[in-house]
Amino acid sequence: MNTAVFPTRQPAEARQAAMVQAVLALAAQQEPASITTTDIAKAIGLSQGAVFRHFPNKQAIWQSVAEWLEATLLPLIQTAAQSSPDPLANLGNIFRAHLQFVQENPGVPRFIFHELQQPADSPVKQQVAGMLQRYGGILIGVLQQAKAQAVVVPNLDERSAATLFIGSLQGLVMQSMLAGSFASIQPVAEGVLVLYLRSIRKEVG
Amino acid sequence: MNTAVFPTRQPAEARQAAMVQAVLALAAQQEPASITTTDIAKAIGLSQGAVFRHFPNKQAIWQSVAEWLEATLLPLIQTAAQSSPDPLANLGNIFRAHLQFVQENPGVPRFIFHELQQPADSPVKQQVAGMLQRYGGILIGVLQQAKAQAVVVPNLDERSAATLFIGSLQGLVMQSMLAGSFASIQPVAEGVLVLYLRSIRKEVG
DNA sequence: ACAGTATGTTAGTAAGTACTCGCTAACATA
DNA sequence: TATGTTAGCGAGTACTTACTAACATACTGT
Repeated sequence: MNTAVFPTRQPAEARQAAMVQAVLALAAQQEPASITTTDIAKAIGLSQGAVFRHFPNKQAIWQSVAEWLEATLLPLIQTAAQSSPDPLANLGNIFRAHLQFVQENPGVPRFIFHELQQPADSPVKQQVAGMLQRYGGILIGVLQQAKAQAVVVPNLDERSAATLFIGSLQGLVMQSMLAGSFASIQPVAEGVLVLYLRSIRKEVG
Repeated sequence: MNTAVFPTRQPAEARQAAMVQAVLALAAQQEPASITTTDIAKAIGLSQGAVFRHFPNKQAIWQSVAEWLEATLLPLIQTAAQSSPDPLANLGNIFRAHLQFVQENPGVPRFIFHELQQPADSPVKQQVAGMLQRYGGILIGVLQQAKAQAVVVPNLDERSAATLFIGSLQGLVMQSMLAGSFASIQPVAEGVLVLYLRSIRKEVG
């Protein structure tokens, strides 16, 4: 995680970005709740005190992580959602894009769950909740498109379908947590996608 | 959570059980990682030091919670899995039984996720992982039964179907975390179940 | 050349953390 | 009644946490 061999002085922006990535890297290996400012400092090769040169407090770091997440994930999903004229194919593309993103950033699901667990409506939780809301909105949009093209059952409940979609991804994440790695779930993932599409698709003649 | 109005002396077993319930109750309101022995002591009306009269250390408390969970959830699922001769109906019954259990014990999903997040193979994580393994086994059994009765698609991948089943429940749990309560997701839950069954069911006529 | 500022270190603080210890009172039983 | 056990309290222990203050040094604009 060390961005430089020599501990050169770096601008605040670079340090902030490095810390955000460090948090995600650490979250891949341990509970987000147990990540300390000392851990973060060590990960980027700085003293613990220096952390507070670039963030006013710890919560601001988490806020930054949430912002990075929203700015990275949503465009990815949005692009996949419009990647073809076929809505069902687009759902598959979102599914695969999401899985790949999570595979490359294993700390992300833990971070999200960590925040949602918080009972208080902290700004960070609100940010994450808002992102998931928008994620669901994208899904519902694609599902409505599918309904308009009559490729799904005409009485489809989009909200339930969106919940099942996100749940199917979560089930895979959980599976990988049990297995300890993402490597072994690839075939299961494809199987789950097939089942999901079958659950909403209109039977063809 | 207080089992007695007057802080009477109670046998160790009763205190242990009370602490397990206290942990689950606290987990419904805060992150499991942030539950302290002081919190637990307060919840059952004891001094913090007294906690260690009944448990050798904190991990032993979590271990007890995991054991309670396994001993409570699995029989519930097992019963639902055999509740009728119709495998598909039984899947629905498992689904509803699980949801009701989670609704009555909102701390449970948080506890499970908290343990799975742990990278080290602590005894507690192994216990939880084992329970989920057995849960999946029960599901796969019902799915195989359904296949034998030819009420699902003949080439169904049971492992994917079990993953999607658990995922569908997780999606609902996540939805309720976003909403802040379980109350509002009842209709969505039924919709999700309908979709799930559609994903595996063989088309009739 | 040099003042000002941004970035860094080291060494603190107060508030928590799990866990222990000496002691006491309730209970069981010989 | 004497003796041993169990369950409790309250005040400690050593350690960790987020955050701060005092001081040092590289970079920048004039």
